Order: sequence, then structure tokens, then C-alpha cells
Amino acid sequence: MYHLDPNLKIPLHIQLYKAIKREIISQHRVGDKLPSIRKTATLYHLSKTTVEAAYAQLYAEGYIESRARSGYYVSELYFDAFEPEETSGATPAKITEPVRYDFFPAQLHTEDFPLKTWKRLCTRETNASLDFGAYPDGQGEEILREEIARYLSHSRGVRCHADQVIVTHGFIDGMELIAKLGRERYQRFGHELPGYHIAHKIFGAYGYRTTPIEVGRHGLRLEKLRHSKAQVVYITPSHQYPTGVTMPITKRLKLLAHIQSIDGLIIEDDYDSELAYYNRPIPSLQGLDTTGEHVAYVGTFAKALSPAIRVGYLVLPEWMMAIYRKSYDAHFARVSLITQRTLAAFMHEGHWDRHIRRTRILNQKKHQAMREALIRHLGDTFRIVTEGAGLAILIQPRASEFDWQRLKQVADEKRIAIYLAKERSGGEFEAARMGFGGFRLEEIDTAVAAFAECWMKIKD
Amino acid sequence: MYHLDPNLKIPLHIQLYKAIKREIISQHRVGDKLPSIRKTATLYHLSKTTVEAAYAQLYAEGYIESRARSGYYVSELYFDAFEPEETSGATPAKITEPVRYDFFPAQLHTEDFPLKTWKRLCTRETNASLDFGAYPDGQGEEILREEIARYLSHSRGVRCHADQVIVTHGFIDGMELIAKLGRERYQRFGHELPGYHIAHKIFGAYGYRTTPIEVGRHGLRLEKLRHSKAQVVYITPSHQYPTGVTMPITKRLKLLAHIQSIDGLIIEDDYDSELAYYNRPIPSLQGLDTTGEHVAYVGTFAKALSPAIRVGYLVLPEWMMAIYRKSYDAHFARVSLITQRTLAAFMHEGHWDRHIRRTRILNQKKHQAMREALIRHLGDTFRIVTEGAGLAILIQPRASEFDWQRLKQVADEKRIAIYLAKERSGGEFEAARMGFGGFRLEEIDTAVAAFAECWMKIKD
DNA sequence: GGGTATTTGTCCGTATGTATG
DNA sequence: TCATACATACGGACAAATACC
Repeated sequence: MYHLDPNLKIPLHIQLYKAIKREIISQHRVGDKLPSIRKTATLYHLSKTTVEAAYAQLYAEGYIESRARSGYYVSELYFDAFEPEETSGATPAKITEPVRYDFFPAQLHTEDFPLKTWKRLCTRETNASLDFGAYPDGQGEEILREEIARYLSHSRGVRCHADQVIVTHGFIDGMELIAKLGRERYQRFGHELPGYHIAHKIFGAYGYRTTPIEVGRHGLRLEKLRHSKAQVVYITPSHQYPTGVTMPITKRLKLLAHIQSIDGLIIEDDYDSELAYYNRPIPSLQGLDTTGEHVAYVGTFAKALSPAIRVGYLVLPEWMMAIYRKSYDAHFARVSLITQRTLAAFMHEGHWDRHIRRTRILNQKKHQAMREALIRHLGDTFRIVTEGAGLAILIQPRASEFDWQRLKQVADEKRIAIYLAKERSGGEFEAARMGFGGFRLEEIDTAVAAFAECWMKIKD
Repeated sequence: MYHLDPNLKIPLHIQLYKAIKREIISQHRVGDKLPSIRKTATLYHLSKTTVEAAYAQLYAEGYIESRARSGYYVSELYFDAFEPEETSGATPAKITEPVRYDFFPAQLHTEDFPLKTWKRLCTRETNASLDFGAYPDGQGEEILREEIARYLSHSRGVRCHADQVIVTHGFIDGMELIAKLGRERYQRFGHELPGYHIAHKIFGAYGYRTTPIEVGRHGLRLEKLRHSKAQVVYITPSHQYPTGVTMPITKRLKLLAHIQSIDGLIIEDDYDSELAYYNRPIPSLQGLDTTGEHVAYVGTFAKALSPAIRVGYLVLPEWMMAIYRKSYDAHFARVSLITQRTLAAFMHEGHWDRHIRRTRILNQKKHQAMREALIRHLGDTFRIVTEGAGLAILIQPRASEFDWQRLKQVADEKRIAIYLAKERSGGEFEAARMGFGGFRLEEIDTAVAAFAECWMKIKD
């Protein structure tokens, strides 16, 4: 139930959009179905088109997804997402058979979440907060911001102070904030192609002109960037999504020099650096930017901890922080206080560092297991395109002809979820991304065996 | 076979609706099945939605009934009204002649009750309950409480859980319960003036000191409330009785702040929110009260469904529920189990939502019909004071002098029941409340014509 | 008479036309 | 010309009722 006022200057569909957005952010019930366009329209005496406009806005910004002829559903914000649902009690059996093996390349097995510790800290903080009547800090609780700043500076080479950190309700919330704060200064937004599509949708929704910029073997093509005249550029330099390439240090410096020369802004999305088990992490662009004015750093806890936690953070240059402080309600918390306090305690007591380390080792093992399983079950019919890039191994068949669509179809029938990757934009499917993050270590071999059955069938 | 012309100005679904209506009226073959939506659609080369809209229109006006997944059937109820009543046995002729036209401003025509559906569910639940020997729940059957909680939270913005809902035997029962539960904590009761007089009588009977509080153009006068020192205040914020004013959101927040500051209690009577066809609903006070401790919400099924059902409900703050649980027999049911189960099923299967929607559309149409009839029969001798407020249009004569008492008297002689409204408290009668809820749609014009005869006589 | 194919109301999102500033 | 909002019209997905075998 929202409050809408037709006498206000603000258009009705915007009012509705804002109200729903607020609700989604505050009670993030991922996967929930929104009331249908008609229901909402009759309830508030609006036309369907008005409601549709509000939903379309939410959709454009990635808050909700549309399932044709079924309804709108709250998005699993950010591509991290995935928790095999928490079946509470008597959930009715799903109509669609659940997948047996899911090779989703960017998920973590839920068992890997240190649930017990988290629960313990959570109840402790809940009790401690009861007699604590202080105002929340809209930027995020200070203790948490300090923990984040400390972590980032020692393990990611980000130069920052707690004052520059804003705790957000995840990726989208953070990107919107950047879009808003930057729109007086910038108009042209560049994004990676292929890349994570949500980013440019958000900036598009905020009135930026968006341009795709090609990704090469070492990340973003700098000459294309120059040519595009983009002032703001969104990149995933440490582990480009979805190709997995890493931008080498020399290129990072060149990129920085260019952005500094045009007084632009890099949005550095370091979405899964915590999981990197493969190589020495490269210092963040943010840390390389000695001016401290041209990089906005975006991070999240969703990947390494749990998507359910829904906490991310920004590290912004001082000039953006100045605008932020002027324009935002200092006491409107974007994230539940308890969650923030729990997280702060979790970090402060060293659980976060331990968890990261543990996850790294585990991922390394899983990677190894996947590699071995592939070799065992597929023999010499395949070759590895990339490995060590994230939670997946990219593979291709040795044979030149291969019917990818049929592979997917056969896998589907056996309720195996596989994920194909295109080489660059517009090309054909050319590789399978064999994700291992979602399996338990000892599950991997069985899963690959099942996959191999499909593979072998197609190969001939 | 109807003739439909897509080139006409009139929308196709309206053309179809009119054609079918004409046919039903001329050859009213009660119980006949209409051709299915798809049949008609293909026959006339229309989309399903267009036919659906036409049928929905007929349904809303009561010409046809829908049996889900079976078909649409011509209503009986509609024609029953014309038949001379089946006098069972020797009923003596009534002494007082019954009124021919009753403009009572807050009633619903009995035809509008979905009797068939209700009966069907009722027998089903009766049979189902036979072999079911569980204890009744004094607070109300859980399935019903859950349905109520769900309905209230999505369509009235009430924050509640089924645990906080108590099913009552109507308004008075509920108010008595509140009076009992609150009397240890509160002594001073405030009520609206003008207002619904029953409320303060009940609280008076339970030993409260009661004070009237004036109603202004936007509802209760807050300064008067403060001055009155009332701790408990009974209000009808969404559609004040009898003035019809709505308390805007800003005032609601102020009222809440005041009550919170004195640790008092608001009794929010949302008696006819379901019927609101006129404006966008405003979220309930209960939902705005973030503390969850200072509003008791009172609702009823009497208005929208039928007074005969005699079921209401309360949503109480937790502290009141705690007292309730201590003091009341957990197994003394206030309402017949069968009724509760029937109602729960009625809601669960979507009939309640459908009924509400249907009623809204119908009221909108009746309102329109009343408006047109008034203009047709009274010409420019009157003006509309308020409309869209509930089931009546308030009118005044243009002439400055007008003998209201004589109007009432003349109408009385013609057995027309009319209802006059005072402007604020203490003033003279200054408007007539032309209620349309009690008429069938097509009756309205005749009724207004009869009323116009009286009106014109006085006017001169 | 019990399982199966079809029919049917009902729900859903979507596209386009139109009045109004 | 553009944004806002509403009305009209479309056709697909689904589960229950029904008809059919």
C-alpha cells in the first residue's frame, strides 16, 4: 500500500515507481511477485498504462524482471545472486522440475556461508541494539565503514578513509547513486561490450547517453574508448564480466592517464576480487589514481558472503562525497542497521578475513577438481579456453563443428543447467562455462560425469 | 447474432455489451448459458479481452453470473425483483405503507450480494466440517485471520500478522472488546462530532469519560483533540461519518505523532474503505504507526458483503493482544464456525477481491446515473455540494430560500425517504444526501423523477 | 467409471490510439 | 512537440470444469 497524490507535481507513475523501489530496497524479498498491473491499477484507480510505466522504469533499472504472461518479479539484484531457496516448512512442490546440476559460473555453494557465526553475531547485535536509540547514519554505520576501509586498503590497495565509504543496498543502489551524483558533470557513459548489461541501463535511465566499448584480450580497447568520447566508463578490470580477462597494470595506467586528461570518471567494479584464487591480485585502479578524483570504486559482499545479505559499498572521490552530503538525508539508512552491525562485528573479529582465505583455498580445490573431472570424462574431445578466471573453466570441443544449441537442449532434458559464452559481441556461442562454485567439492565429479553424457552425444 | 461496427465511435465491447443486454431484457431466459468468450470472439472476429470486457460489464451490473471454468449464465436475481413477492401463507397487510423509493445514503442493494457463490461455499464448508472435530479458536479461525491479514496489508496498508487479528461479531462486539482491554490504561475517550454515536455510548457504558471533538474540513480538529486531553480517540479517517471528509496524509502523521507523544490510542474505523470508488485510497493510520502500539484498527464485512453476515474484525497492538490472551477463553467462538470457514474460503478463492472490484464499478455507474438523473430532472434548480464521497451526492437548491422541512414532509407523503445533512454541527439542514446505493442501476432515474416532483413543488 | 483431451473463465503483459496540457 | 494519463484492443499461459472415450 503506497500513498499516491495526483495533486502533486510529480507524475503518478514516478510516484508509484519510487514507492515500489523503496519497498523493494527496504524489504528486499527477492523473487517475490509484484501485484499485477491490473491489480495495482484498480487498487489505486490508475490506468494500466500508468502502472505499466512505473513497472517499466523499475525494469529498466533492473529492480524487477518480467516473466511474460506471468507477472513481474523482484530481481535478484546483481549477477551474483542465487541461493537455492530456503524452503521454510511446507513449500508446495515446484511444477518445473528443479535442476539436478547447475553449472552457473558465478555462484557459491550455500554451505560455504558461515551461517552459524553469522547467526550468533546477529542475535548478539540485535540484543545490543535494543537500548540504543541513536539515529542511523545514512552513509552507513561508522564502525562498518571503518572496517570496509581497512579491508580495502590492505587487501585491494584502495586508498580510502571511512568518510569516503558509502554502504549501499547492493550493486544497483550504488550505481544509481553514482549516476545521480555525476549527472551534473557528465553526460556520456561508456560500458564494456560484452559486459554486464545492468550498468548501462541504470545510467540510461538517469539520462546519460550510453555507448558500448569493445573489450579486447586485455580488457577495454583504449582506442575505442577515446573514440567514443565517453566521460564516465564502467569497467570490471580485475576480472572482466563475462570474458574473464584481467587488465594488466600497464594498461591500467594508460587508462587512468586518459581519464585524468579528460577529467572523466572510471567506475571500477571489483565484484569478485575476494574470490580470486588464481593469481596475485592486481592493485585496484582506485589505488593507482594518485589524484584520488577519477575513480569510483564499487564492491559488494554478495559474492563472497551471501547474496541474501544484500550489502555493497562505494568508495567515492571527495568531490562526489561533497555532493552526496549536500543532497542526501543523513539519517535515511539504506541497509538494515542490524545487518550493518553484524557485518561490522563479523569483520572486526576476523571472520571475514578467515572466510575469504577459506573460500580461496576451497575454490582452488574445486577448480582443480573440475579440471580433473573434465579430463577424466571428456578425454581429448575438448580443450580449455580459459581457466583460473573466476569460478568457471571455459571449454571448447576440439572438433570444429559443434551444435551448441542441441547441447543445451539435451542438457535441459537431463535437468542440467549449463551456460554458454559468446566470443565477443554478436558472434556464435563458442564456449561452455563450466562453473564449479555452486557444487560441493565432492559433487563435482558426478556433475561432470552427467554433463559428459550430453557432451559425448553431441560430439558425434 | 448482433450487429457490431468497428467504425463506429462507440467501443466494440460497449456495443457488444449493449446488444447482449438488450437481448437479455427482451427474452430474459433465466439461467441460459451465454456463448463462451472464445466462441463469441471468433464469431465476431474480436479478441478475447474485448468480449471479456463486455461480459464483465454485464456481470458488474448483475445481468449475468459467472461460474468459473464453466460459463456465463443469465441471472435470476435480476428478474426476481419484478415479480410480485411470493407471499408465504397469510401475511397480514402492512400497516405502514412501505417506502417506494429510499435514498438512504449508506446502503447497498441486496441484489449485489453474491448469494449463489456464498451458498455454494457454505454447503461445502458445512459438509467439510462434519468430520472435523477440532476446537474452535476464540480469536477467530486461523485460516480466516490469515486471509484478513493478507487482504488488509496489501490493500489497506495495515501492518499486521494473523496473530493480531480478532474476528468479532460486528462493530459493537469489537468496540466493547477494545473498551474492556483498554480500561486499565485509559480513562478519557474522545469521539468525532458530528460522528457515529454508537461508539461513545459503548465507551461511556464501560466507565470512560467521553468528550466530543469537532470535525473540520480535513477531519478531526487536532487542537481540539489536544485540548480535550482524550487518551483514546475514535475516528473514521478514510471517510468521516457523516460528513464524508477524508483526512489527508499530512494530518494523519500529525495525529499519530500526538497520540504517540501522550502514549494514547487511536481507534481507526475503516468501515467502508472497500466501497471507495471515488478517490485513491490513503494508507491506513495503523500502517503509518511505525511503533505498532498506538492504533487499533476496526473493520467489517457488513458494508461490502452483507449486514446479515455479521462479521467484523479488529487488528490490535501487541500489548492489547497480550491482555486479550490472558483474559479470554481461548475456545469461545464469537462467530459461527461455518460462517468463518465460508468467509475464509470466499476470500481465499478470490471471490472477495472480485466482489470488491465488481462493487466499485457498479457504484461508479450508479453515481454516474444519479448525477445524470439529477441534471435531467432538476435542471438548473440545484447544485452539487459534494460528490464522489460514498454512496450519495449532496445537493443544494440554487435559490437562497428553501423549506427543507416541507420537502421532507412532501416526500414523506409520497413515500419517498430522503435524508438531510447539516452543515457542520448545530447548523440548519442545508443539503439533501441523494443516496444511490440502495437502488438498482436502472431504478435510479425513476426514483429521481419521483423525487423531482416534490423538489419542484417546494422550490417555488 | 475412471482416465484423458478439450473447453472455458481468468489471469497475465503488451501495443496502440487519444485527450490534455 | 512532448510528457502524462487513460481507454481500447490484443493474444498467450494456466488450471479447473467438463465432455469424451
